[in-house]
Amino acid sequence: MPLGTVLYESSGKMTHVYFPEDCIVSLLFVLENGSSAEIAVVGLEGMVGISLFMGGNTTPSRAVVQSAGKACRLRAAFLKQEFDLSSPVMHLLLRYTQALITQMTQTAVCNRHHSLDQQLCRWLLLSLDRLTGPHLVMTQELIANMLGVRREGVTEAAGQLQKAGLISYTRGRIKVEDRPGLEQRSCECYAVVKKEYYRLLPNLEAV
Amino acid sequence: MPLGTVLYESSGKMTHVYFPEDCIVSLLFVLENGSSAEIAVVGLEGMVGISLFMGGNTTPSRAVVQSAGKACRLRAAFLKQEFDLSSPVMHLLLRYTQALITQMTQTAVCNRHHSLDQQLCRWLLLSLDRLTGPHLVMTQELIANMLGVRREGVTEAAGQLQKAGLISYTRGRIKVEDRPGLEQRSCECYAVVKKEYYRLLPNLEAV
DNA sequence: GCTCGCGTGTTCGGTAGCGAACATATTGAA
DNA sequence: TTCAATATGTTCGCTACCGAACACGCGAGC
Repeated sequence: MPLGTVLYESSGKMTHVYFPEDCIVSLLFVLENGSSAEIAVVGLEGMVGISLFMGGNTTPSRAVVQSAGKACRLRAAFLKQEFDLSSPVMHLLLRYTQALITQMTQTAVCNRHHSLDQQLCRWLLLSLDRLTGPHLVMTQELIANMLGVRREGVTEAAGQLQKAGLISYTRGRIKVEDRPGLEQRSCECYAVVKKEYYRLLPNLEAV
Repeated sequence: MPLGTVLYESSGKMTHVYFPEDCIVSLLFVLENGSSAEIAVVGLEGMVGISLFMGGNTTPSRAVVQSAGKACRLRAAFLKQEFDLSSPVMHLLLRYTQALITQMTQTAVCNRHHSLDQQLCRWLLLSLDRLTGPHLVMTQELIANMLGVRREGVTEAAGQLQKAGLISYTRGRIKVEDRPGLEQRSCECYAVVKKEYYRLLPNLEAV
């Protein structure tokens, strides 16, 4: 396993899982603009390719050898038969877990590379998807806590969104006026996460 | 489930899992200094408390109701019996997965709140733990890619670490001179992740 | 030995977001 | 109605990091 080997490409086919012995593998997220961020490292303690037994078969991340060395590998099918013993409920739970992981990792990358404006759009959309109406009951202070930024930053970003006619809000109550506009203004992260949820949990289409 | 309800405290005891119906639950990471970041949201599509079936029983994150509404809840024991049907190998894999999730989420928070210096220390330590000697073969350019920052930033941060006598490096080869010093200079994220790995995978103590 | 490429050091202006402080507006309770 | 608590708006200087450009120097290859 020489340095720089790509074990999995983002969303690529996975045929084996890898158990590093004395090498290190990075799990990298690559954005559309080419910038990237490592979200985890795997060494002797772990395994590369968890999505194979989680049931998703692939992940939107890339696995790269960060430090050359040896690793054992195992055919995907072999591991899957272990997984097949589990109940259907387990399968579902694990697939959901993988979707959740995607959301977490995408958040990590988003934290690194995208502007507050974009992140606010992403956050609004993610919240909106989980609600029935266009209203969010949420103060800017709380949003700031969620996004891990200052309240003033949210005030400014929200002010711009309002000026652009995308949302309107009053004291802890936000109404989304132009959802497509928000989607356009948001970073890719929202779409990536949503797509992955649908891929892993097809029943959601009905919702 | 009124707004602001805390379903799980960080590392707290979990007695139930929750299936939101029309509410939204945030998974929040809180740092020592009080600043926080949301790493995922859960709504109708998902479940709060995956670590119960993943086998970890708890996570270092907090779950807060972000939008009031209803949710079903299920006793932890009930879900666990589903999980118990799986093989020991599965149990191990899932526990590892949970540790991995911790690493990912901690990375997300670190991206948000900590300085490049601290992150570089964290990264060096995480890599070091997975190697045998004190040497890393790695250019600053590559490290920058991993951390999602500019190469120049790494140059500067690494220069300071070298000036402080913590590391020394030459053209793609880094030697860690003072590991305790690095640990002290690093943010809490490294310790949190390491602790969680040991908690979930006690066999690692032997390594 | 020489040279070229790659890894590293350094500089510059620019900017996004921080921390703090304060002003205003709205709401709910006295 | 009045007032206090809460939510939002605005400003200031400041810092960390960005983007770009360029200089240096080691070292592997010819």
